[in-house]
Amino acid sequence: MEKEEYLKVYRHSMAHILAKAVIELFGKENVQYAIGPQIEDGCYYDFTLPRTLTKDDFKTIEDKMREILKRKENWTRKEVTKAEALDIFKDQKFKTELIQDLPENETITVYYTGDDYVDLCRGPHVDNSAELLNAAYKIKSVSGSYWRGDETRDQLQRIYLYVFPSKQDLKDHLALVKEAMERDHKKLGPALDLFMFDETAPGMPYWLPRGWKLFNALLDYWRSVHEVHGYTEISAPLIQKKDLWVTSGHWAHYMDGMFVLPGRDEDGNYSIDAANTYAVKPMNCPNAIKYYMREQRSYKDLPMRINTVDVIHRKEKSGELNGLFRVQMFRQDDSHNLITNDQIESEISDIMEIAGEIYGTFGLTYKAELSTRPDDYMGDIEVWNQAEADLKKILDKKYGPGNYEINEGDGAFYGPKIDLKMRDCLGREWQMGTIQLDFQLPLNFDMKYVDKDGTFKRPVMVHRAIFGSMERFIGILIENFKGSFPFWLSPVQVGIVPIRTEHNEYAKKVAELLRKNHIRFEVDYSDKNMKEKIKNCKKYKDPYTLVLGDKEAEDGTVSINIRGNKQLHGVPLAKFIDMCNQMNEEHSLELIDSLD
RNA sequence: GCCGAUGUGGCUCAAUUGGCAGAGCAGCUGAUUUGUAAUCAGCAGGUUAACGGUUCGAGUCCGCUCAUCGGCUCCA
Repeated sequence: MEKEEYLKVYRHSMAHILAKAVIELFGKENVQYAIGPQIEDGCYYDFTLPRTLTKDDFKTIEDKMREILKRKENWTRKEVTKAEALDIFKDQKFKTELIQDLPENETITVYYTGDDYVDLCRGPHVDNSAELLNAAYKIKSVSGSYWRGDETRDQLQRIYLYVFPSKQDLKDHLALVKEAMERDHKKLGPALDLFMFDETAPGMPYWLPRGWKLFNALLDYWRSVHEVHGYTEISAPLIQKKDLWVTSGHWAHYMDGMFVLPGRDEDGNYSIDAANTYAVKPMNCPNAIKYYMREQRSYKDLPMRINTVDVIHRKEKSGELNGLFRVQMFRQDDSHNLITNDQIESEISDIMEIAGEIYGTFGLTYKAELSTRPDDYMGDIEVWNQAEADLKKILDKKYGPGNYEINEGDGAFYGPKIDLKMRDCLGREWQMGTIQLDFQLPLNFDMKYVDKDGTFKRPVMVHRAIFGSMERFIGILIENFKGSFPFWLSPVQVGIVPIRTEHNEYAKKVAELLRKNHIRFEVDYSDKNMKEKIKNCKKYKDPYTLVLGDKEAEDGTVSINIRGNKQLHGVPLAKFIDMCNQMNEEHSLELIDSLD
């Protein structure tokens, strides 16, 4: 068996041991056990229990599992009919529901661990618990979950378990998790003075001077790439009257996600039914549409690519906010591209190319997912089919057939989409880019263009974002680089430390030169001792710290402390400027750390 | 919204069974003028997240609200 496959069996089997332990501790009649799959670092199992589990229970459960493993019980697989299965699990409501949903004639397999624990399961599993004796496991956490992921159904207690083949593997993994925590953008961001939150504006980040420099560096780069690909950019109102949201369909479908500013009715009372009710925009699309419709458009104008990076607000349910990853105020690097039906393939290809170029600059790996037509789709099925075929063709070509995920029926009602995702430091997956075809909004707003034959045609709209949300993307970057950003992205690229105040004059000369070359710097002219000043630059993870004293002033050179402790001495000023300019131009990932 | 946890100066953490809110770092002031990650001294900084309750007395116990974190659901 492949090692990877075996690990799955191993982990899945441990989920059964976990369930067996919980059942023995609480008594079979007091436990409803739901499902327990293996996951990336172990497994989990969902239960309803007579009481809430606490951290104090972890050891008891772990010990019970050890005890069960030591019994070296046989695992037996048994094929049963649906009726037999229903009988075996007659007191287990979740299992019963699962069995009832199976087709009538399906062969059902159950697994016994010893003769007192049985689980509904396809397997495969180990043959005897003895095989699991070396398993290194540890309860990670307990949390709430919903039966079948449905928030209207039973809330269960989920026990997450780390499972590894050896103690060392578990130890390594725990070390990795600890390492990952140190990358947490929620800790690093405020520590590096990039952003902050205040409880008067939950989920709405303040960008601090350093963070805003990074933000703008990122946006400048993004703009420069898009200029090459024929994009224009607009900025538009942040709040607009209810009428607009009624037309766009947001009032009916997205009301809960919007911050609404109620107008006043005839009696002077605030009411969201009043005509002068406004809503803060959760998306930029209506603005792009208004701009498109400002003039009569021709097929010659298409594709029309309209960038917007305005602030948008989306109201989230409490408990869903998460640092910069999930906020209520953010900016999408949004574009709305208006195209003809037969431009779908070429336009999406071009967008994928932009995405590849931009992600490549950061050395990020990502995963593409295609979401196809849902049951409640709107529009012409022919157009849908063609669009989905086009998207598949592009993805096949770019990643190879089968190298991307397809989420059947997961598309929006207005069109299919491609999502681009990556993982954060704790392995959680986040969506970054999205490319969505939209056949619906052009209809709602009656958008048109004049075709070659002089007749009016309806354009297709592509909503797309590469970073997704600037905020989320920066969160990902902070974790990816652990706060040590590439030179071109660093808030302060060069920290300058004059050794004594008498060297401030030379420092000013150096600073002036950096300023002329648009290199971001900070000079510490204070009379603190140089060690303290250097410490400060290190704290901020500045890529380069220049130390300037008698020697440098005399020779017209700089001494460079390169992030990561390397030093270069006697570097001519002009040479240093060249190094900086080169990294800014090339958007290099690595710092230049030698003079060849 | 749901399950669970957390909340003490800017940061990291103390505060015995309920009994005077404290330290280090950062900050400010002064001295020191230093060649590569902590010079010395002094000062200032807290309605213990908010509100309410129990008590002679609450950071500590109870209730409620808010915020944050780990999940679920939802999402960029």
